[in-house]
Amino acid sequence: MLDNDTRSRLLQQYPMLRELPAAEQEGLWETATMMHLPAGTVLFDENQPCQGFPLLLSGNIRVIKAAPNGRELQLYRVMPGDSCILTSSCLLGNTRYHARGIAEQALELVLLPASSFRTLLGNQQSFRSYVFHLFSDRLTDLMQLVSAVAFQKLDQRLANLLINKASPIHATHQALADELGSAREMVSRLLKGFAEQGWVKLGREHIDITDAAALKKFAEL
Amino acid sequence: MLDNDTRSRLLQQYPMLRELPAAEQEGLWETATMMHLPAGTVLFDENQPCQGFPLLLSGNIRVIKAAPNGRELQLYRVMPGDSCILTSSCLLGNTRYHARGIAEQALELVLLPASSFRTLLGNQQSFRSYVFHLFSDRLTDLMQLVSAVAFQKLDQRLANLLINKASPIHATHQALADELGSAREMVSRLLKGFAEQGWVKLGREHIDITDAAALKKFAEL
DNA sequence: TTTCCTGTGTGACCGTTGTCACAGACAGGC
DNA sequence: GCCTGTCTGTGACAACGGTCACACAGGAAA
Repeated sequence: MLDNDTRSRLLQQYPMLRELPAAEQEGLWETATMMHLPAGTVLFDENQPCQGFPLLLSGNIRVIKAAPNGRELQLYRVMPGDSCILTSSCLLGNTRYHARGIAEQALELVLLPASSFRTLLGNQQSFRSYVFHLFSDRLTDLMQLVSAVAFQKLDQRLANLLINKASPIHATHQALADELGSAREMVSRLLKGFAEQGWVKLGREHIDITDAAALKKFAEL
Repeated sequence: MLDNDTRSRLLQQYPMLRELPAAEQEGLWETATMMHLPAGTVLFDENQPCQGFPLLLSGNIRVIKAAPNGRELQLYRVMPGDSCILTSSCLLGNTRYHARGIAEQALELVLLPASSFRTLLGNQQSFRSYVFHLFSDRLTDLMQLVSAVAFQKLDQRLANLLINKASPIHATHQALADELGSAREMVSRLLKGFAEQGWVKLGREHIDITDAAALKKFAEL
């Protein structure tokens, strides 16, 4: 059962819910539950069954593949308003998760039970089109990712990663390595190279992009 | 306009179309067009807009990412009954293709105009759930692929590829390399290794798997 | 201040993969 | 038969990325 404040925040982040008939909205408020989770929480993991459909209000979720040897690779990030397409996939296909989801910051989320999700999907055109778009976007992301991992060199992928973050970047080299599916030392070395080119300025857990244009050019080479 | 034979073959491959009301079925037969395409036809390519939704009757389509240097990597294969999820993605998101689709064998397909596709999706529960499942499956495939490309060694990926084909395998080393996103020489070398282990027997455009169990064990190591 | 922990810099080294340059081997058509 | 084009085998080599083993820096806690 959601309080009024939560309801209005939900409608703000997920505008397609406004188009629900009043009765259905009430049904949603009844069945959904609000959750607060600390940073670092593992929301789901490989081979787990699916609990329900999360609507993110704040914080974000890293969805990763973990290798047996401890390395990991980020598949994508779920932001508020995005919701987790992987969950949709599980709910629709009645399969289990094929990746791990971790709270990067503390999360506020509303969890929809699977049944509500299915009802919404069946009855509500706007919600359906929202979910279809999510699928479509993720599919595109993943195809880009595959081709980057298969064909691009690490330095280019790193450059790409940097220019897609807001400067100044606050992150450890290890965190960047984990996004790329690589090792910390490689990131350190490559960053040093970028710094020598004058493209970035390095500090502890801190990267300043000083020549975004050059970085971009290098990334798209 | 489809003839009676085509209609019945369509219904056989795509059973969810049977559940359409007779009037809507008639509408489909009117707007759809039958196409015959020779092997090697490029059905779509990166950055092209989307023409319509294909329902495959025979043959199959390789969906690949091509690297600038000529190497390529197979994302997945579309078989009859499968249909092309990438197309759905484009139609739903109004985006352009992000990969290339090539007819591996000669194709017979029925092309649905975008408008019919959207109507079907809006009105027909069974068709919708079919498309959702497609999305779900492809997403899973792609995540597997990403993690294989990022973390697995080529020999394991090759072993995996072999055991997922029916023995005896008819293919050139180059074709296998293209599926893996690698180079022909690598495939030749690795296959030679497999042959020395007694796992396969090699011939021109021909691979016999003689010890599937060992191959499988190696792939899953 | 000293201690401790986390993050970073760095050199050496190795394995895997990709590339180039060939040489055979085989099949099909003439 | 012979030629031709495709497919395969192979050696040498370079590039890239990953791993290990450290040293060192900075900040927070004791």
